[in-house]
Amino acid sequence: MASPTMQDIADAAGVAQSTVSRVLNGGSGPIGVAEETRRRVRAIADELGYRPHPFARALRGAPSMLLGAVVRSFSDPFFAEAIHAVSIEAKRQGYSLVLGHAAHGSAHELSVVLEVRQCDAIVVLGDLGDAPQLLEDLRRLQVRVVALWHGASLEGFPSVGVDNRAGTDAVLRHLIGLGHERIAFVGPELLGDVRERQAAYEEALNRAGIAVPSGYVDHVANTIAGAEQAFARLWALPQRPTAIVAATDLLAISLLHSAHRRGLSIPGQLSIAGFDDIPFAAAAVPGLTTVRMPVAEIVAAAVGLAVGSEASEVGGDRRSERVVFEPQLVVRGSTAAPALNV
Amino acid sequence: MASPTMQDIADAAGVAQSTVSRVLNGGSGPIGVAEETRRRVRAIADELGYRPHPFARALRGAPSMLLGAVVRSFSDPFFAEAIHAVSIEAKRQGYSLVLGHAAHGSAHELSVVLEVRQCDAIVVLGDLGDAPQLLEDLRRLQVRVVALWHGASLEGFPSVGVDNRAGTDAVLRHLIGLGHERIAFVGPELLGDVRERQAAYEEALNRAGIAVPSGYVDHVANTIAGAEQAFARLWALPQRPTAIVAATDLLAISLLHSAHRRGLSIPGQLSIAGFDDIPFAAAAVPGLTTVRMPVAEIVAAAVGLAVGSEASEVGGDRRSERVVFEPQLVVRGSTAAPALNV
DNA sequence: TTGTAGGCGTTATCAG
DNA sequence: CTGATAACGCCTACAA
Repeated sequence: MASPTMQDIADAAGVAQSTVSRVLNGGSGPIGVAEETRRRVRAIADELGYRPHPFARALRGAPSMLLGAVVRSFSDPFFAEAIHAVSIEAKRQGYSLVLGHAAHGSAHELSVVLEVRQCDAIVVLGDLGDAPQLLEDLRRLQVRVVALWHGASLEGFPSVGVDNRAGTDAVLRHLIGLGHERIAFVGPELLGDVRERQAAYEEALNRAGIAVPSGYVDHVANTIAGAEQAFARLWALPQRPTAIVAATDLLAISLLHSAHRRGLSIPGQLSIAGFDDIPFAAAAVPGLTTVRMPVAEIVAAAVGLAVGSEASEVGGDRRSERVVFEPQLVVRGSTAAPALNV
Repeated sequence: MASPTMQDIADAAGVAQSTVSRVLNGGSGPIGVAEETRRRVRAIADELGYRPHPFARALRGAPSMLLGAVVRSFSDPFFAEAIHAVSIEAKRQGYSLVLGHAAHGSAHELSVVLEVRQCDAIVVLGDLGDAPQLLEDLRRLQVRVVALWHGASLEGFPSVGVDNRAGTDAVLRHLIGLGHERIAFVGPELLGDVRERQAAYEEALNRAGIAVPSGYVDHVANTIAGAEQAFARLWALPQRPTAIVAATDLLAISLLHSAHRRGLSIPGQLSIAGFDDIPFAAAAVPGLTTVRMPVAEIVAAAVGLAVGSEASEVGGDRRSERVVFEPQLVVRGSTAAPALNV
């Protein structure tokens, strides 16, 4: 037999199916079932290897124990790591993870990306600002949606993220403290988190009384190829920067490669800093100065917010809730004082 | 109302619920439903935004349209990429992807890793040889299970993978052709795919009449730290290798970093080759010589095998089926003729 | 052409 | 303490 049902157990035990349900569901306390019956049913259930059928339960209104996660893609190792953390945390809470990818930008409908009906809650990783249709679908959903690393710009649902300003600010204080004045910024386009990082970059320079030459802020795809483009443009500038701040480690490491490919010495001729502290950041040569965040904690908070029972009926609109974690500057070998002869 | 049911539509249209079912399910041909009724029902369904309830369908025996995927972890960027491909392919076939992670090795039960009952089929990525309990569970499952990149060693279910021998052989012919004789091998432990790669390495050297000094085959964790360990050991050998073949690009790139950190010039003083062609392989400095495989095709084949209707009832045991794709050597800057003065 | 009825595996509400 | 019974949303004979 495929998978035994309660009815099978009931037949074998000579009781009614509803009794089986009571025994198997009724916790452990003596709740209106004879000890003798209870034992017999339990034994048979074990022997037959009974496992409740999730669909039948869900049909009755029980939670499906499915957590949806929508991510743009895994091209950024940071999100691969993040998904892994989500997977672990979901399992810890008894949920299975349903993965949807929102690559190809554009106006994909949510249904194309993820069969939502089955999920109790949904976590959105990264900025999906370029998929308005998807966000719209998400918004009219009755399930709980939590945004992760989506910047502050996303209205409509609670979000968990990192203090982008503080992180970027730490990087810039570090670089300015080293004596840099010609500091460029490279980031992906349009992403919420990145916007905040860029704003912090500009403010930090302002505060230090440093002007930002034209061409010093470059937007590219968050890919290796994007970084190469940006590097080429920056290096063609009349006044080359002495330091580059990248909005992601993927870009930062790729910039490092671009520099190496041109025979530059890092940090001798150019300082580079990133954001995320992906595993490769520490392994790069030289090690990448970057901003680390408590990924596991951030993910745990988001998943908790999504599936947690806590505030679910406390009433009150949680849609505007926003949890922000503090990041930490990690200084490695890719940043140093600028060369004197520039 | 949360989500309209067929009954809601039926009420609104003044017909029976079964009629609604017929209209909505009965394809588009005129199959025993009056055109007039059909239009009316369709209109109301659209207006109410009807979407079928997957659980109810699944309860009746319909496929759940859920594809399970079990992966050890995302620490290897190659598998992150692979999962992305699986996600795309699953969606293409109308399936949602349920992700399970099998990290922490050991004897995890499948139920801990993935709620299987809900899945129509399961794809296992990479070698899970160190999770015997999980494989055992998988084996007694009634759902179709397909192994991906699991080497040839896995008995019990069909598998899709790459010709590891051919790939490794190409690497070794390349290196030997360049004049290398002191070629070391670094790979993760115990993994099926890797075992084949190692065997091919040994055979290729044998064939060329080259002896493998003790210490030239090193097993480490498939991580950045593992590579550093291996490099340190290899570099402490009395006879240092002039080339290192890594079983994965993650290891290869990390070895490259380890070498750089020691001030070695690549490929001047040491050639390094990998396997997988992850995105960073092309971007590394120098670019990594490696083995590329048609990931999208491999994944499509596996997903097709898992959910495809094709041979599902053709009878015949597909458990031993094995699909193998041919990989391709990609020569980049990390390999060259060995230095003369070694 | 359409409506009625039964059942998929559970849970919950009744009676007994 | 336990056994019928009615949903949950959908599909499919079978009947009208």
